[in-house]
Amino acid sequence: MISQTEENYLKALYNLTYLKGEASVNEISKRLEIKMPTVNSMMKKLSEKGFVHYESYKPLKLTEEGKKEAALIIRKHRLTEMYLVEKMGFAWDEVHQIAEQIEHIHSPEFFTKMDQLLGYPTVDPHGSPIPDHNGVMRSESYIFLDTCKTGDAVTLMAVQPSSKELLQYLSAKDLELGTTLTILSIEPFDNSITVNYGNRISEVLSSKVTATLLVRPIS
Amino acid sequence: MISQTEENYLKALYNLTYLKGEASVNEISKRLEIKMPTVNSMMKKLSEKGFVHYESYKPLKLTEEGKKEAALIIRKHRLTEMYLVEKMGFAWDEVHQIAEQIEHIHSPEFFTKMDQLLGYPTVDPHGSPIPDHNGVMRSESYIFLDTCKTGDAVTLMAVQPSSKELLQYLSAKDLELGTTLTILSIEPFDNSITVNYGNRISEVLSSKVTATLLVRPIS
DNA sequence: CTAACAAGTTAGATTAAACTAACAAAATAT
DNA sequence: ATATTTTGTTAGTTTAATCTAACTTGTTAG
Repeated sequence: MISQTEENYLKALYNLTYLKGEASVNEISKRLEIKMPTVNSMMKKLSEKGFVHYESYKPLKLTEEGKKEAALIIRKHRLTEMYLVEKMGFAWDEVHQIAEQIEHIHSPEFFTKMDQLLGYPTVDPHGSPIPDHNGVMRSESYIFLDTCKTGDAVTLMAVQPSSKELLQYLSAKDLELGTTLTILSIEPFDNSITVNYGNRISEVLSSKVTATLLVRPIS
Repeated sequence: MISQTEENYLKALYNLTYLKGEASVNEISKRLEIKMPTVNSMMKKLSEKGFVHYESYKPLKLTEEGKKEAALIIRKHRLTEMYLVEKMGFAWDEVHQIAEQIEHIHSPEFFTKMDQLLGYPTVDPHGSPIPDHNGVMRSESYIFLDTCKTGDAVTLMAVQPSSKELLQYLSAKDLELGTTLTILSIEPFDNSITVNYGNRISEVLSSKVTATLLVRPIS
């Protein structure tokens, strides 16, 4: 059996690793607001249980089983958000806290019913994909930034493939998962693009960079 | 803050005391399948928190605050059961386990919305009353057995007022909370009634007894 | 290249919620 | 009325999940 607490760690790790394939103890610690030693011992425990690849001083990765478990929790979360908005009339910004709790309910029938009543949705109210009942996340809704056109507004969802250098570059530019970018222009010569986001105006991103950035168009 | 575990103890105590105003450590222990010493220390804790009147070797009672807390949990449980049946298409016998979990969700808005979507129901799918948002249980749906007529089928819901002797009498007759009785006849002379229930055929109950038994007619 | 800083780890303490074993009080039955 | 059984309590242990303090490893800036 897998506790609610363990589920929260798996989910955090899934979301962090989705961006770059691995994550650190420190990142989980910050995200969950739990001190590093606690995270450290939980990672060892989840490693014992076969959900995490843990080696001292190395970055953390989810095992295939860990990915599936996490995706199934995220499935429950997103189905719930969708249900709350579509069937109960909540606003999209009111549903997260409730879904954080309902995602831990143990009842396959309950979520199957939700899924059915919703007509088997593939994305949640924020446009994020809902993993299927095997924990497989359709990633088709994400596209690479270099396939977008001038005027598009998109949200940065993932970086693939990623390298330390690339992530440092993105950090230096204040580009984080969830950042919304507006494409001002595309240079035909080298396919570099000029974008606005946050406080940054007219930042230029090379095609080497834009070819790694997975984004979701804002509907 | 009140933990999920504490909520379960309060609910158990509420349900047990609803029948007779007080309950024992042993009864809670059996109902929750938790050993007596654990129950004992939890009762002391809940007493510290002001939810339970605890005195060594004395029966347990809920304080007014404890009653309110418990009733509000039961409200969430019953609203949920109603919602699952009415809005999601579950059968009445599939909803208990799910409601046991959802009753612990912390989100007033969630339950307010349910209540609203259901049109402010006053009873759950099993006919049990739903306490209002102040934790007040309408008991109008329960009537005394001596006000019923021949042929009625009713469920025993509570005993009021109760005494040790009465409860022992009821136990000896296998009459428990939840027992369904069918009224065969009523003796005009002394108002004693003859009933069937469980394996018991033609048991006679005096008016002194029937005037204390709160029952719910089976719709 | 090394000093300083950041990140990761180990050890040990704390709290909540469970348990068993042993003892005390109350209820019951002979 | 006393012995037996049931119920309640106390004391001490366990496990999960957190923490702080102290130490180690790895990274980064002069």
